[in-house]
This record gives sequence, structure tokens and C-alpha cells, in this order.
Amino acid sequence: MRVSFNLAAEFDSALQAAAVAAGLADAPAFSPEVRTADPKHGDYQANGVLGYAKARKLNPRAVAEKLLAALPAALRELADVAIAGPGFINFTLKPAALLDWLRTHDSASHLRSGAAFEHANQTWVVDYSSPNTAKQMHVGHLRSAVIGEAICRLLEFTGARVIRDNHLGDWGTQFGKLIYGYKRWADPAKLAADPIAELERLYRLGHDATPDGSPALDEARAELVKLQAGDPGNAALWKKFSEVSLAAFQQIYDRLGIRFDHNLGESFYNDKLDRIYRELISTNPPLAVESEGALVVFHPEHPRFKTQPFIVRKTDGASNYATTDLATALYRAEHFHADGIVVVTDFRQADHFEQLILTLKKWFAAKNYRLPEFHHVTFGAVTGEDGKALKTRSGDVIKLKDLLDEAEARALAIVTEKNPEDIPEPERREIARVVGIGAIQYADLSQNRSSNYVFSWDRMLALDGNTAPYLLYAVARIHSIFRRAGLASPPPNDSAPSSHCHTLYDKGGCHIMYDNGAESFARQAAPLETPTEIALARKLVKFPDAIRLATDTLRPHFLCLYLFELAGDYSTFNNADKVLTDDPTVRARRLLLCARTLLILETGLHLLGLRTLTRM
RNA sequence: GCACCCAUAGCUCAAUUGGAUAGAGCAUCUGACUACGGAUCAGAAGGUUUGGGGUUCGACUCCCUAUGGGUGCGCCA
Repeated sequence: MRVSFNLAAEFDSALQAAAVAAGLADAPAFSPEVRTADPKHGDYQANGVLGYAKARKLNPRAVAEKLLAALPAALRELADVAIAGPGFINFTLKPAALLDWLRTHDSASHLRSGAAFEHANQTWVVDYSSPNTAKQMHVGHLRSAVIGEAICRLLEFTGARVIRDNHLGDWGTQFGKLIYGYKRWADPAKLAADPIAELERLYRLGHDATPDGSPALDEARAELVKLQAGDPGNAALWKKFSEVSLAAFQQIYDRLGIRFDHNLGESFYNDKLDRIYRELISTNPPLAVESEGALVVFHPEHPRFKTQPFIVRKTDGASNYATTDLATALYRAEHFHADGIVVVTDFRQADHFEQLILTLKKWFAAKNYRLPEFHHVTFGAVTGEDGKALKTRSGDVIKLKDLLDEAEARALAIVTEKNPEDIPEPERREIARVVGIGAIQYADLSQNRSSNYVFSWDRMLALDGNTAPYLLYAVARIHSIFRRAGLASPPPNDSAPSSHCHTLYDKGGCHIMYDNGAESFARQAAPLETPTEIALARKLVKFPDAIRLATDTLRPHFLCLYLFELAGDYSTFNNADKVLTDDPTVRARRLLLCARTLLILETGLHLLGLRTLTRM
């Protein structure tokens, strides 16, 4: 017997085939709709019979019985199949099938090859984080970075070639004021110490010194014009601002496990904008029209956008972010040959992207360009206690760096408290980094809602319940069992503990700490017996469903939920069933469960962008 | 004014996108072999899913409506 990676898909196609074999009327229209089920009903349930029977005025239970009769015998060896309620078909995996799945899927690469069909041979450009240069990142910048990175990893896991593009806000009117401030008040010492904080200060000074209608504002505008005209002095300044900003951002990204392939900010598209105007007015009929002196796109078929314009060129002839976003999409389609584009921003830009996508569709169709699948992934704003979104302008916003520091500090205190002397300080600090940063990442990823949330230290830094530390603790305990069993391979050396491995592609297979080639327990394992063993195994085989759900919806919280439940099932098992018993067959099957739980927890956590630990 | 998003246990959130008796964590209460790591586990209690109507075999989910929050709407990004 050989079980496939995704059992839900297997049952789905088996039912589909059974519909044909049973001679159901209009069988191709029958969609089994197999999905994971509440464990009390089974492992998977098919709901499709109900809708199918209803539409044709058939008795759903009779249809279900026909389908069951037509199921191949081999499938009956995998699972018990039963009809329940009004016409649900339930599949309950047999212990032998569970064991077989666990034996088969024994490494991250096997899991990956199982999952990597959905986006195989596709290229996806993911645009996330995308902060403005010359400003520090604050807590409001966290979500795009963390969610975006998780989406990248999910897409990669399901077969895509992913291009990470940081679409920096590195162009625009603010640079006139910044240069104005810089030339007057720049403090070399401060620039050397904390350059981005100094740029922020200079921008504020420049901004405050150039109120509307003032001569100073004209001077600031003149600086901007010089910059845009290519003045060497101002261009050098601007370049310096960008470099300094990127270096500061990278310090944050390093802590979050993020590395961009490109930093193609708005400035990159400066020389690609004329083509946008040309093409938008040259279609027949023209997509873009003059209105109140500006060049705009209306969408007559849309209730709102038939009157709400998409402004692609301002009255003064200058571009805006609609223009650069159009150019950006074109570049991603033409230069990267993107099959899909994902842009991760907060929900307030929903209108803009809806207009952008409508415009892209018409424009690309008129020009016969290939249109990538475009997803605007939105999330709710992070707000202050007053319910208002946090803004850079409001001054006392919490810096992202400070949030990460605080998380590590709190985690360090706990690590030290829990492990009095037996872990040396450098390792305790490393553990604190993984736990603290992971807690922050997970706090954001584990929640789906597009509604806003109020920023709270305790919320971001919670260490109990459905949090990263709970999952990391389960991982650490499994490592501990393998150490005790004498199956753990020692860490390669002190400078590279497994916690340093934070992507799936690190060499050395860091998440398999036991000797995979000598998995004698996998061969010796007998079918599972206790309720907690079986419950754990049933959860393990659902990993493909969690991946599919999270990837299809681009919502990492589905994976978080799955991993949390898996860790819970493991903890229950761990508490109820002793792994290292004297009975070799019992010990073997329980070690197998531990090994696969470890594999899937670590694989899943890495997909979310978290690092894992062997002890904590 | 015109739209969009949101409202679920005391608190913070889930609910596989229309499926079976709405689930977790925190907080509260009661327990666990002197623990293969107690950063754990078992159990209890907690609900008219904001109110009202509708659609159907079935609704937290879809439609209408009221209320209360948030957001966007011509030259910021």
C-alpha cells in the first residue's frame, strides 16, 4: 500500500470517478467537495452529494449509496467509508493507512515534493514591507513584512519561483523638504550614530520650516526640481538617503528572517512612465481621458469608479502612485514574466488596487499583454488606544526596533528564570531571540481578520496559549526525547545551532536532528493503538490540507491554527503515552510519531518565517 | 452625501469561504504518576454569533434593514 501526500484530494478524485462508474446522471458536474472533518465524524467528509442531489431532486442518501458501491476496493483499505446525516460521506483512515503515511513522508523534501504541484513552474512576484525611505519603521510596518514573508514561503513550498520585491517609497515631494532640512541642520555626529533617526529629524525640521505659502516652501520645491532634473549634488544626497535607509531596514529584516531579491522603489520607474500615458490614451476607445486638467481612467461599468477617477497624471503633468503602480505591474509582467503578483498592504488602499486591477485588465487586453494573476492582500490597520491608525507623523509611535528589543528582553528574562544555570548565557540570548521575535511574528500571523487591532505590548509579547513559545516548546521537548534516546545527532558546532536555520533551504537539513538514514523505529513501528497516538497521527496527515488552505487563500493563519492544534495533540500524547518505554514495538511507533511531529512542526514554523530550537 | 470593511463567551481571537451539537487561548475554579522538560496536561464554567426580517435540506457565513465602530472617495503614497 502506498498512500499519497494529500488524502483529501485522493478521496475527492475517487468519488468523482465513482460518480462516472456508477452512471450518475450528469456525473462530470458532480463535485465531491471533500474536506477535513471534525474528528468525531471522521478524517474527511464529502459534502457535494447534498447539493448535487438537491439540484436534481434526488434522494441524497440514495446517491451516496450508489457512490459508495462504486468506490474501488483499494480505497476501502485506506479508510472506512460511511454515510451520515442527510447525505455526508465520511472517511475515517485506518491505523495501517496512518502508519503508512507517516513512514512515507519522512523528510522536508518529501513534504515539499508532495505540495509542490499547485504553483509548479510559476513565477510569483511578492511586493511587501515597502516602507518609505528616510523614515524609521514603526510597529505599523510589521504586518506587511511578516505576512508577506510567510506568503512568499508558502508559494515557494507549493512550487513557485518567488521574487521578493521591496517596493520602496523612495520618490516624491517629501525629498524636497528633507534636502532643505539636511542642508541647513544636518549633524554629522548624529548622522554617523543613527543616520535614519537623523534623517527623520531633518525631515521634520524641513517640514516645519516650510509651511504652505512660505518662501521656504518654494526653496524646498526648488530642491525637489533640482533632484528630478538630475542635479549631481542633490542626486548624491538622495542616493545616500536610500542607502542609509536600506541598511537600517536590513537590520530589521535580518531579525525577521527576510531578504529581498530586489528593492525596486518608485524611483526605479521614473523613466518608464511616459509609456504608460502613451499606451493608456492610444487604445480605442482611449482608456485614459482628460478631466479637470488631469489624465484619469474611469470604469463606467463599476458603480463607484464610473465617477471616482483613477488619476494617472496630475494637472501639473507629474506622475503619482497610480502611474508608478501601473508601470510596476507592467515591469513585473514583462521583465519577470510573472504568473502571479501579490501586493501586501493595509486595507485602506483597497480602492486604489481595485482601480489598478480594472485598469490593468483593460490595458493589457487592448495591448495583448499577458496579464498575471493579481492579488491585493489586505490587512487591518494597527491602531493606538484611540482607535486611530498609527502614523509616522504622530511622533510617539513605537519603533519596530524597540518592539523587537523588548520582545527579546522579556523572553530572555523567562529563559533565564526557567533554566537557572544549565544553559550558558550566549545560548540563552540566542533562545531569547528566537522566542521573542517568533512570538511577535506569530502574534500577527495567527490572526486573520482584516479588522483593525489596537496595539498592545502584552498582546504582541504574550508567551502563553496560542503563541510561538507554545509551539517552540513542543519542538524542544521532542528534540529532548531524541537526545535521551541517543538518536540525536550533536549540533554541528557551537556557532551554528539549529536555531540559525530559518529557511527551508538551509543546507544540512537542520530540522532533522536524528539520523534519518537510520530510522529503524519507522520500520519497526506497529500500527498505532492508544487514542492519543491515533489522534496525533490523524492530525499529522492533515498537514497538506492546512498548506492548501493557507496558500489558496493567502492566509497564513490557517497554517498557524493547524500547527497550534498539532502541538496540542502532541502535548496530549506526550502526557498520556510514554515514548521511551522498554517495549520495543511501542517505543518504535511512538518515536515515529515524535519524528513526524517534529518534522511537520519545524517545516510549518519555517514556512511562517519562524526559527526553531532544540532546547529552550 | 456616495461607497467599502467590521461587530462571535468577561477579554483576545477561530470557525476550511453555505455543512453536522459555533471552537480555542487568556482570566476564574477543580485536579495530574516526586514530570521521557510543569513554558505541560485533564476537567468545569462561560453563547439568542449586535437587534429585526428574508433566502434553503442546512446560515456566524448570502440578501434586506436598524444600530454602533473603522476606512476610502480629483491631483499624498
